[in-house]
Amino acid sequence: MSSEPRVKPKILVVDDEPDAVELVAFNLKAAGFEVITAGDGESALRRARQESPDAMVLDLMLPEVDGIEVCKQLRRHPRTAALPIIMLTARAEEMDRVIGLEVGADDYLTKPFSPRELVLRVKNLLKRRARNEEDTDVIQAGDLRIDIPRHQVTVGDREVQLTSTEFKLLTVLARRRGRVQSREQLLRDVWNYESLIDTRTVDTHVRRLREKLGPAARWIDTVRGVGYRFRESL
Amino acid sequence: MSSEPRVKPKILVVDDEPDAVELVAFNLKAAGFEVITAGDGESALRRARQESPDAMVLDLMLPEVDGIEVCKQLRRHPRTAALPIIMLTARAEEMDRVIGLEVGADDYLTKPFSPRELVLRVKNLLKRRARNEEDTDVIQAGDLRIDIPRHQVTVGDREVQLTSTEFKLLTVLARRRGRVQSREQLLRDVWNYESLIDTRTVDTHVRRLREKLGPAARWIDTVRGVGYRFRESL
DNA sequence: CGATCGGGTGACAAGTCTGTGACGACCGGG
DNA sequence: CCCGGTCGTCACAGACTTGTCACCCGATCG
Repeated sequence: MSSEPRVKPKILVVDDEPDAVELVAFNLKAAGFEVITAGDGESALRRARQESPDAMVLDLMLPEVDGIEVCKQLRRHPRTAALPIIMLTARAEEMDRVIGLEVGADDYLTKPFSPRELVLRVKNLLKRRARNEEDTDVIQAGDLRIDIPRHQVTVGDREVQLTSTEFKLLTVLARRRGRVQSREQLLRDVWNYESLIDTRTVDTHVRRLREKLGPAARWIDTVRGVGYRFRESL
Repeated sequence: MSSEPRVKPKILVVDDEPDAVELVAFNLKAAGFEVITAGDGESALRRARQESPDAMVLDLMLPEVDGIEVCKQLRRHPRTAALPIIMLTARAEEMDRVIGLEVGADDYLTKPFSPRELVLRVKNLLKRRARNEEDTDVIQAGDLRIDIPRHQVTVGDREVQLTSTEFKLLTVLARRRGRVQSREQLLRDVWNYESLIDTRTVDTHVRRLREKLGPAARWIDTVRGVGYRFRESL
């Protein structure tokens, strides 16, 4: 992805082992994040409240106030209730409760994990929260830009002329970004109920859409035997 | 884990041999469960309905109303339909039917069994229900991750390309995590009804699945003579 | 120890799915 | 009325999937 975000997302990394913190922090920084750290639960809570990070990587085992407690406390306050949290733990079995309602972490990783995977998870979590693509006016994917109120699509600085069906198909796909949508679903959403239409018609329109999108067509995946998907990233 | 659950889960133990009941009850109590008991099918049904236990350990051989009948009856009523049931039996061969849809037990143990294993199974069953794996969007097992709406499977940070049949097979296995599923049952769930298909076909698909999953294939167990199982843990 | 059974494996032919080009129907504007 | 553009359908080819089979091997059992 070429366009750097204006402001680096700030990630709070919490672990009582300095080496672990260092490893995680290094990789997140390399991926373009701003990183702040904490070594125990108390200071984690303090920093989370004062510096309002965009996401948090939280070790489960901490001296005194452990990760679960930190998580719960954060969830109680409105200001931090929605903070995306990724839990780190040594054993997968511990995590059953963590993910569920009881604690409310958003994701978890078991040690040892690949740094690349951690970075991926953090990115996904941020993307999901920040984008809130379901009801946004403008959807951006690389240099593809979909401006819904203007009914306008651009690839780079080139404007793409789409018919209204093509436009609607594209927006429906993009709004459920990442999720596969069956042809039947697309028919319902794009063609409103008129299910008398052949599902293969969807294919034809996808083809025309891809043709017009040119290089940006790569954002539309075919999932064989299932349907189509607008990619999360390239 | 340090934090004890607020309320002890209540387990109903059913066997016509008092010694067996005693043995099981003792071990479950030692593991922190509350235990209630029954010596025959009739009273088992009564207690299951009146005292709404969290799980049930049920001997297959009972005078008059046997374990299979108890199981079936419980499944018929909405209030007890989801009650996790572990069947006890003398011979493994009997269990093919018990596990399948016909009866609907969740797990089984063949006598003689180690008390420790029984306790493990009970815990797992409860965990599973708490986790609500039956209808979650994302199932995670170690570094294997199954994202159902995205129709996407990753091992660590590597994405695995599965065909739709393979994907469905994997999700069906993973959703009933820990429980053995017979080939017949898998055929029903993955191939919807079309039981005209050879059960050996399941083997082939499991093979292809394992091939693609690489190291994460360890999550899929073969249970000789019965079927396949998605491991609870490695 | 040999026989039997169940499951893993590689190959394969038939079937299924999708991309593609073409076509006729339709519509609104000249 | 003609025309350009859009739309739904179709037939076809190529790629991929999938169910089956024969074979082998290790486990199991007598």
